[in-house]
Amino acid sequence: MPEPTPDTLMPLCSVFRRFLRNQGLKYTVERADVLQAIIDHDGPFEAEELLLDMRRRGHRVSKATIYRTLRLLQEAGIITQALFDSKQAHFQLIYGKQPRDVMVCMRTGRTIDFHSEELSALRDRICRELGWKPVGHRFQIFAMSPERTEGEQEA
Amino acid sequence: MPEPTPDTLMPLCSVFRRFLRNQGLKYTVERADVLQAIIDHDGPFEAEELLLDMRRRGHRVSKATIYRTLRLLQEAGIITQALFDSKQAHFQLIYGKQPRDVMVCMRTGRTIDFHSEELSALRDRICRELGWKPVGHRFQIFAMSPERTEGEQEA
DNA sequence: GTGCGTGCAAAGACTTTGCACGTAC
DNA sequence: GTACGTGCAAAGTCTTTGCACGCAC
Repeated sequence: MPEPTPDTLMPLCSVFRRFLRNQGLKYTVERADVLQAIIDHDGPFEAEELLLDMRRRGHRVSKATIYRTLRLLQEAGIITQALFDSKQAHFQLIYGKQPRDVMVCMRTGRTIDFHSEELSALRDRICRELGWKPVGHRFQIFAMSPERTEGEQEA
Repeated sequence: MPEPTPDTLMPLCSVFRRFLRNQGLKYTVERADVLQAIIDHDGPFEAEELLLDMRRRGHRVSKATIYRTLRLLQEAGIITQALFDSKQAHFQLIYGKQPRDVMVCMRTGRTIDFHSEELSALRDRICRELGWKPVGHRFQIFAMSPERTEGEQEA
């Protein structure tokens, strides 16, 4: 019963391996390497970054395999798309993680990460009311950072 | 002073035209047509859809112009990317709209839209604490819909 | 009249796919 | 030993860009 609380968390590789077995798929060196690279990479990443990280430590994988593995990891609920922009895919570990919420400035692009327990509580309550079981969430606030709040008043 | 409250809302075309003028850009028929198509299109859309909508009503625009106009409309704060997936860009009107929040089932992909005043209040409070001026937000809940909640307990 | 805008087609960026060989089970 | 996995390169999608002509200001 996967209730990803920090205490009862099983190692990610076990989670992934079990997922693969259930699907009749194989746990290969390449797939293990990709997962390890993700674990070691702190925060959101893109396919290309992962490839470079892996190359750096001498793990040779093709980009095709990375993309294929990323899809599997998503299906396994281990990573999720971060969806910063639609230009390219960004992913991040979610299994067993508290959601990271983000506030982004619409003028400068500056971002601030935060975590709100209150938000998680709200999420859980909304789910409960509808009979759904919460798994995670993404909250992005669009705002204007303090410096200057005009920018539209010059002719 | 654009404070998009439902009452004092000025027509979108005026907002856009003013934005363009401030940037030293021109308000062309094509740009007006794209904006109108967005207004008439209910909910999120992609560039291609917009093109078809416009063709259907006899407005001929090139895809390049649509993309270029969508970027301007984003900069003007009239639309925003919906970020459903990273495969392609989805946009939606935001100017003067209440944010739409969404709950998505991680197994079936089924989604439920909702709107939470409480969430908006939380957003405003977080912004206030940091001295930022809220413009909008996006909240996505990932959950499992009721039907069956196992699916991972075999093996 | 000038500079910005448009359409077209080509280029670009990211991702997926077909195929032959390799490997986990 | 079999079916799935991998790398490579080609193909696919969506988006951006260069250029010559046209239009808003």
